[in-house]
Amino acid sequence: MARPREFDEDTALRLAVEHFWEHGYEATSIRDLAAVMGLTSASIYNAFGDKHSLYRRALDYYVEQSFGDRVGRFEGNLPPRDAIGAFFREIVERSLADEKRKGCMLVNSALEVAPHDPEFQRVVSGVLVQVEAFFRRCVEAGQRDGTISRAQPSEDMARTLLGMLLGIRVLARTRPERDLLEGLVRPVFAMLMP
Amino acid sequence: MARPREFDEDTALRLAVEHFWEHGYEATSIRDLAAVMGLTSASIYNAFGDKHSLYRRALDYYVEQSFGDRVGRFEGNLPPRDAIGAFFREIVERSLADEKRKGCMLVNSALEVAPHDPEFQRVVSGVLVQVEAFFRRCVEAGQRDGTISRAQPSEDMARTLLGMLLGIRVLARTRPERDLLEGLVRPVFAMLMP
DNA sequence: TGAGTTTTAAATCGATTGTCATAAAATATA
DNA sequence: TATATTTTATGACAATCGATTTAAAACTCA
Repeated sequence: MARPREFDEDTALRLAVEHFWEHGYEATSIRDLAAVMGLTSASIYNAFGDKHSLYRRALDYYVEQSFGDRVGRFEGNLPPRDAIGAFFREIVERSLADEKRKGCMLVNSALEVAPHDPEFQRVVSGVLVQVEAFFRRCVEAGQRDGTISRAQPSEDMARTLLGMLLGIRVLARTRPERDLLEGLVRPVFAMLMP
Repeated sequence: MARPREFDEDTALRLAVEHFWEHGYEATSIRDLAAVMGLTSASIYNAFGDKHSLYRRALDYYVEQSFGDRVGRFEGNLPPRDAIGAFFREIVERSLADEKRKGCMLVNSALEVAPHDPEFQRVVSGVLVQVEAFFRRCVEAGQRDGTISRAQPSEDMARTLLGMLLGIRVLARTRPERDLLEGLVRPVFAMLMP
């Protein structure tokens, strides 16, 4: 009944994520995206709407694949303290392997887009709340079975872990040094010990 | 021998800082700056060079006023652990009072400009090293006089404090909630206790 | 006072921005 | 096969970008 798409929407979106992730929102033009995605601007507008909508789709895609995967993979499959450990170990390794220094697209969005845009404000804030909740579930489980210290309330510990996570993401963007990042998490881990 | 300036370079620069700080590099146009600084673009180019140079001047100005002041004000005048405490207390209060959610211009630069620009890469990295050194001097002094725990090496503690600082700056930009930020620093402070 | 120099104001440069109009191309259904 | 519908390719829209030119204005020093 109609002409079919010549491109795969999912791979096109993945390519858009990659470019937005590396260059941010403002520094990316529709023509950049068209070149990277292998499409004309008309196709982009037809399939994804305007630049703002496409960035939203890209960020959602990134969050779903990045956080959803990590949380789901560790929680339940590992003892609570190990889940937190595995989470941070993966963040550190990923940061050190990040040749292009793209950092974390959520953190990038938190600083570039969210402050001036209520919609992204809400999206970013929501994800951070979820990550905090993940940490808190881990800490509470560990405090119940005695593998995590009860010296601090689980709320505070979860907040500290969230802050630590964001700090690593920022620091790694300009100083991706193993000693620095691994040294940074050691005292936090010591804090968890009962 | 020549026509004098009609504007004060220092106040003009301060106005440029304010705008770059709030909107970042890419989202700020020369015309925006001209309007905010009350100058024509010709005057800007004549006095500060191109946009890149002006941003550099603005960032240097921000760093000098912001970090230089804080470090100098606390270190030496307060016992080591109190210096760290005062530093974080001020960061939290400043973040909560930040109506426009401008965050920290150094952190903003670390994410928007530094990854694609070796010059800013160097500048930002240098400041972070200095802040880390400040924390380390405080921790070592506290460990010497027994007011700070020796459970972790001073290097690691300084790195953790640096990470925490950056984390707060990011978090406050989307979730400037007192409970969150104050709860976040409590376990870190407990960690310092001997 | 007049020569020399710098800062201003105003206009404009080509390039690029996000977005859209038009029309040709390609398919499914009737 | 013809019609209806969507996707493409091409090109252009006004607006804005960073940066510069031109010439008038304002000052100092000889």
